[in-house]
Amino acid sequence: MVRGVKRVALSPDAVVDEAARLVDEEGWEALHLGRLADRLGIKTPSLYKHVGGLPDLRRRLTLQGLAGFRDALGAAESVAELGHAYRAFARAHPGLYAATATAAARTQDDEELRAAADAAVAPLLRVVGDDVHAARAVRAALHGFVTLERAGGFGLPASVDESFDRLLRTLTP
Amino acid sequence: MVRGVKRVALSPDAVVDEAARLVDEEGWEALHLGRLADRLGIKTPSLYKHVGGLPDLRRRLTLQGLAGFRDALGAAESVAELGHAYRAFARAHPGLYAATATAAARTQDDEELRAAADAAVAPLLRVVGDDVHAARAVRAALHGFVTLERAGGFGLPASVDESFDRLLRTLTP
DNA sequence: TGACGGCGGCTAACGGCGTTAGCTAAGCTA
DNA sequence: TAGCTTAGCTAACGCCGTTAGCCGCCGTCA
Repeated sequence: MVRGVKRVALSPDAVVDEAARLVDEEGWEALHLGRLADRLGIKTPSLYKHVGGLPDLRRRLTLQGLAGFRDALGAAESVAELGHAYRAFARAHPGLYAATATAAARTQDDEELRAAADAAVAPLLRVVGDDVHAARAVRAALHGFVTLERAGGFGLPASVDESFDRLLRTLTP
Repeated sequence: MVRGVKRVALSPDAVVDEAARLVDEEGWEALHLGRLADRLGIKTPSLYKHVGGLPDLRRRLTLQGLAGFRDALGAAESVAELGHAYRAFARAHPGLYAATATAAARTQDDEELRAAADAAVAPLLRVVGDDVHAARAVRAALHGFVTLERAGGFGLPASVDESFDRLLRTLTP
């Protein structure tokens, strides 16, 4: 620690938290170890004292995103409420949201990830009365909407908020 | 041409076509120049005699995907027909489908891409009677569904085909 | 027919990335 | 105080995209 202010002791959680800020600010695909190390004031190889590498870091971000999602949706008592909470989370944490979207493929051989994903989906199943097909429809619609919104896919000048309200009304007949 | 069978003359189109097969078989993110060069029986730097590099190649794949999409959806005369055609295309060409999803962010400064994207969306606007909000809802639902399906996001054993039918019925009240 | 020119392949090399090995210094513990 | 653990560092490797520059094949044309 030759130069600069004495930093708060680094830890796996501190590294993951900074990575979460990074992906929320610059996007999921902007997660580079060099970039992250710079923000933490250390060199890239030093990251390996706290996390296992890029795949491990991505997995931790996915877990953090799923936990945030569960917390954000847990109180919803209707499809409309859940929809608004869903979109709000995706807009507040675009990087973590993108991280959660990569979870499904890995729940096969990762029990912790599977449990976190199940917990995140539970509120949705609850508000649709355990109707799997309805849950899939709502989830697909919400995921597609926030993904397209974030990607800039809604080019026309019509209000995106109104489009979202219309979508929610379509989903709750 | 020291070794092997005499190859058909390579061209930009031939390179892009092979790249399209590659991404459809192995995924959009599996597009590496070394991998593509191997499949074409050449070395990586030789690719630059036909395409401008990885960003150019991605752009060409996006254009090809949007054109395929327009062709696949052009004949649809109802939301249900369009939905089935949409899902069929995404399943037949997952790599090109993923390529089209990256288009929106680049339509700002790429007129050709913008035109291709507009043409691909036109059939959707037609079947919903030029209702922008309805078009966004349908597109979001379809995009979300095929994305989650491809990502393995539908873990429960219930029939995905039936879920899709339910979604289409929800979208066409 | 023979010289020429362009085209499409090649090797060599560079910078940026993730990753590993191994050194060192600070700080806690016995 | 002596020693061990810990968390930083530098050096080095392999992979990837990219650029420069060389060379041989092939069609064209005098």
